[in-house]
Amino acid sequence: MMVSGLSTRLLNICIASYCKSRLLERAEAVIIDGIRLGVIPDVVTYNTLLNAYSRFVSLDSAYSVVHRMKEAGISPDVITYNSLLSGATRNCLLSQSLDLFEEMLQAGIHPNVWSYNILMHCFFKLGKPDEANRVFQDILLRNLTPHPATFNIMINGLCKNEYIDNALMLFRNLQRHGFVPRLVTYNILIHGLCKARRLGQARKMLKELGESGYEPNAITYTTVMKCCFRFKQYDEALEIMSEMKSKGYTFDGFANCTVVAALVKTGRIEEANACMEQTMRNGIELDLAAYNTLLNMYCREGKFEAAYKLMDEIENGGLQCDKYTHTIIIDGLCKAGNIIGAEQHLQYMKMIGFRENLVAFNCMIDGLCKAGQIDRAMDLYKSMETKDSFTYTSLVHNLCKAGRFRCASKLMMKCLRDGKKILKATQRAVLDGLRSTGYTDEARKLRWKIQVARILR
DNA sequence: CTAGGGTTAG
Repeated sequence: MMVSGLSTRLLNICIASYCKSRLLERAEAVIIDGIRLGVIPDVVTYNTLLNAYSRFVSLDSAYSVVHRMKEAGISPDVITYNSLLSGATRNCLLSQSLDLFEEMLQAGIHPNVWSYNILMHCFFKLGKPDEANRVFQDILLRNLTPHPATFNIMINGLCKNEYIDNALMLFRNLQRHGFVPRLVTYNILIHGLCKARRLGQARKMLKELGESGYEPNAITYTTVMKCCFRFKQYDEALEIMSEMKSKGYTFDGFANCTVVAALVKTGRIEEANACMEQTMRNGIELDLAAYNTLLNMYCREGKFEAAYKLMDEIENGGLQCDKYTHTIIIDGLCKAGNIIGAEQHLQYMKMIGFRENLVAFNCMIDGLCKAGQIDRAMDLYKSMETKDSFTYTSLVHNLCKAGRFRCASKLMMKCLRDGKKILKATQRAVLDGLRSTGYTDEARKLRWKIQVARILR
């Protein structure tokens, strides 16, 4: 008996090692060999395997491990459920996460702090900070010892749901109670402050990070750099990039993406090219986001042959083009004046299952408008299930440019009813247009609606 | 096991 127990432990160490290196076939082979030699896999074996499948393969494959373990007569435990929960939450299958949590309770398994952590994260992702907060209070009430990550998840969730002030309040409160922030915590807050356009406070937080004895890492640098680009401080951003490199963070794909994308967006293609080449020379493996950045660069250069070739390369390399990929192509074709090509790609995109790609539809609408086909743009608009302020702004602005102010006005009222913001410049274009063409009553009515919408917001 | 990157209107 002793021998068998020991062998299972050895088996688990072996499985863990293979799983860590993503060698799942090897792990499976070891299990089969073990069973042949009389070594019985236990709950730890299956949990290790399940976790690896969930992270590296798919959630479905993780579920099939659960099935296998049940067949082997082993009951799932809290760790099994936590792995599934985190997999579902990571893949944004949030209602599934909630079901799993319920199922765990039904099965009589007591959730631990990690279960609650993941549940909180799930509620934040669902845009339900109140529910997340309830879970947080639950952890404290049940006298479960919160993990430092519990606090970070709270702070991050509050930031992402635009409760930056509450996040800061929680942060300060926790500090008074002896919570020692980690680098992650500072990065979360700096990101939140940057996103809320509160640069002064972001700078202070960066200083505090240093005073706490931490060195900024690649994530800190990327966050601050993106913020500089957003506020058009290009030189400062590039300086941060070189500082980051001088600190030894030379091989960071995220940072390179940020820089290249910003350079492309501002038309500095030469520099973007150089940066991209440097990235590849450094041996950074391109992932889908990096490929999309490169693709956008090709489109802006008008190199559509290269762009199509790159799409094939992506798929041949085992990655799947996503909604970003298709949007970039459609927008690129529109901006290059190839409306027919863009429409073809839009059809293709719909055919392969991207029916809800709002941004791609917006690009097509804008492209059609700019090519003088506003009525076709309106048809496309009518066929869309969801619209946002980009949709309305494009249409309204281009209707004004075509002198169709009353149509623009009607659409803008719809936009306001829909609760979407519209750019000041576009509002003015409609109002001025109505007045100059003699529709002063209509203009007055629209102005009133704009004011009401502003109050109700 | 929580933090950073890639797409659109003016």
